[in-house]
Amino acid sequence: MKLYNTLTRQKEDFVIRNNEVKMYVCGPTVYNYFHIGNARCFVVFDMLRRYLEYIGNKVTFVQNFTDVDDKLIRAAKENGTTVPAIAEKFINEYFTDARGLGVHDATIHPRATENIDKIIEIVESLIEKGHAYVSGNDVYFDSQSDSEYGKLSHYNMEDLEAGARIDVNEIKKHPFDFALWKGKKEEGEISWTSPWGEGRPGWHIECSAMVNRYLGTDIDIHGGGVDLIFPHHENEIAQSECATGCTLARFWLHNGHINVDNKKMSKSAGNFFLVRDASAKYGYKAVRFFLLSSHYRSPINYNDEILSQSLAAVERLNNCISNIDFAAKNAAGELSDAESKSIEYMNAKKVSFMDAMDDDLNTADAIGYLFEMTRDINTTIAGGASKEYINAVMDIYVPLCDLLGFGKEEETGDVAYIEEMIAKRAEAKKAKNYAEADAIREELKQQGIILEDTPQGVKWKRA
RNA sequence: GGCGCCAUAGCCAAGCGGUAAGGCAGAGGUCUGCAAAACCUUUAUUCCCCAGUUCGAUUCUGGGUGGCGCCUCCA
Repeated sequence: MKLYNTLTRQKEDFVIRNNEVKMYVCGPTVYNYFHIGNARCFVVFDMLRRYLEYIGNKVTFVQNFTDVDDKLIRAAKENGTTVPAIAEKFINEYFTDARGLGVHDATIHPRATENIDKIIEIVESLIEKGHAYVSGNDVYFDSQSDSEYGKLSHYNMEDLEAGARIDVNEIKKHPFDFALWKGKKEEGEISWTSPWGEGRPGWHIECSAMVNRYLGTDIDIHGGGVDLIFPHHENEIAQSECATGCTLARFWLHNGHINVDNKKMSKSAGNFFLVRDASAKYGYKAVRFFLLSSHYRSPINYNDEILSQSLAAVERLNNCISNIDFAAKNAAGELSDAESKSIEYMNAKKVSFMDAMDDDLNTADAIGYLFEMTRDINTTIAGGASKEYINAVMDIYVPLCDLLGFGKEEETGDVAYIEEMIAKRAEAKKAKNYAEADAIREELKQQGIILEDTPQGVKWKRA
């Protein structure tokens, strides 16, 4: 498969070694619920991970929680609570929304605060090798000591200086030096003991420490949003590679932003929409569909209309799956000519689907093929289906829906009760008592159960 | 100022040298007690503009115009 590598600025062949993939994605700073923009990163890399597993690889996926930084400290202060308490709460909220979006838990979700020892170890090694220096109570990375600094963002020192938006700070030797360790500033502030006194890690170093501890060096994929390319990922590369002498990651993948009225959604700009709120209105699945309906590197505009379009689209997929389930219950007979043609068609579309995914994860194109299969299946099973055909659909189409996270959940409701009501309604219908039949249908609808009459009997599904 | 990205129907979105996928919305129809779902038909003589290359360009090149991102915490 081909993946766009930010390091080389081109699509490259992603060669998988021993059917194993190690990937690391920068996770959330847990001081708030996450918004749709944050969610794009989680969903996109979850999709990549699922795809890599689908094609037969063992994926070790690490996504961290940044559970100590300035924003957490501020939030704790404002709420009269502690940093660990804030972190704990929003880590739990993260899992509620992420799982709701169908994002599988990472293999490991390490926290920065659990890796202070590793952070200190790397900082010490950088100082020893002449890549970092102590200044006051802080430790800084010496950007001038790294001849490769800038290789990810393709920025060079001159360009950066011309930008003039640099942090002028007399305790740093060079404006592009960045903090590896920050000395404690005030009493009561969260801190750890280090060779440089009480303090806490800088932002960039935690990822270097966690990649190294949980995945080692020369990992396959490192991901995050485009805004992390500089300085965060650039700094990670500098620290890690200067400390270990090894490549940090072979492939650097970056997802595009979500815009609101053509402006980047961000907490600081205040134009953000929480996944919690959007999913309450349209459902998690609509949010996931929206996030995968265009290429992961393109910027996409967020608004209400597009989410309701996404909801309608993903429902079409889900309706097809319930049509399949219903046909499966009554499956009988031999494979028909139409069915065997349909299987042939599905197999061809699956090839196209896989080609699209292999081409730098073209989910928009892949989803198109899914809809083409959807129409074909709906047509084919309209009047019932054979067991063999149902098996083929279960084998080809349903796993592709699941792969992208658009499949249906297992039924957990009170099925006996629903079937009892359906039987009652059938009686009423038989007696042409349509008022009562409609009342029963309405009653179930209030409980989120939708009834549909078909020539093969009554079909029901969750709204 | 530096480094990049983007412009396809009412909306969303693929395609990237051979004559415009798919979804949503709209219109008409089939089926149905009604409804829902599904299916059928229909909705871009054309892909921001102007040149150029080519037998042929939405796709390549140059120039415009418009929009966005990073260079500062940020997914």
